[in-house]
Amino acid sequence: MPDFIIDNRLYYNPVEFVMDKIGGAYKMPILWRLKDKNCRYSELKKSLSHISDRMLSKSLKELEQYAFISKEIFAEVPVRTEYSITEKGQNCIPVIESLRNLGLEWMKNDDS
Amino acid sequence: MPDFIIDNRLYYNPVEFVMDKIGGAYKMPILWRLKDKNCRYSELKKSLSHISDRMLSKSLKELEQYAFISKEIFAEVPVRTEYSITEKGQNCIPVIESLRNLGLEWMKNDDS
DNA sequence: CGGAATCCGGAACGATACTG
DNA sequence: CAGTATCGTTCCGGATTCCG
Repeated sequence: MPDFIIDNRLYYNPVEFVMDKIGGAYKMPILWRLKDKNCRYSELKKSLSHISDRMLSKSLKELEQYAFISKEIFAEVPVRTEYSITEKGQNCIPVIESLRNLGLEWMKNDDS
Repeated sequence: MPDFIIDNRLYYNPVEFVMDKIGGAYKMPILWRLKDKNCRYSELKKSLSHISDRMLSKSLKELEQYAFISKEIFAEVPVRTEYSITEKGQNCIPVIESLRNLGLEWMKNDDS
């Protein structure tokens, strides 16, 4: 298994690469929220009720940086911002769904 | 999206639960190595060339704790230990493969 | 409203040395 | 061979504050 250098960072395998991009506690849940509906910052914040502003802000920025989501600002008063999922983000949904199902299965069996 | 309390730990969604069990930089790669071949500690160590003993040992122990892998000790001289994947672990393989493919795709397009 | 910047503690992690 | 113990560092993530 070869190593990869992407964006000046070293990865040892493709899974690690994916994890770096959409891993962690929040990114996949955010993508999941956006999969069929654009959301405003405050909607996401409410939906992921436990998340801090710092982490939501940080996660959104990183997801946007790598084009998993995009952000549109409407010059209204007050300003409105909407986040939407991109095609690249949509490509992650099946995997996230599989992960979800796996988790639901484990939880059901309570053999954690 | 409800919360879950499992094993005295709070999870906010199924994905987070899965990530807690097989997330991180090493666990999925380890499962991937074991998917079609039992391995000894030193084989895994060599295969994941960069991993430290500490992390390999820790990851293996946690994977075993939650029954993703099992460990068999052969009372030979010198002692031989073999790790193998369980059915629960095998159930993760399709998801890991999807993650891998996703990563390979992203890497190919170099749009990281 | 929609964030960004700063500070801070604890958990995660790596390197090294050691052991049955 | 298959790990464990210890130490030092890094970094994740929470709380708080501030800004346009």
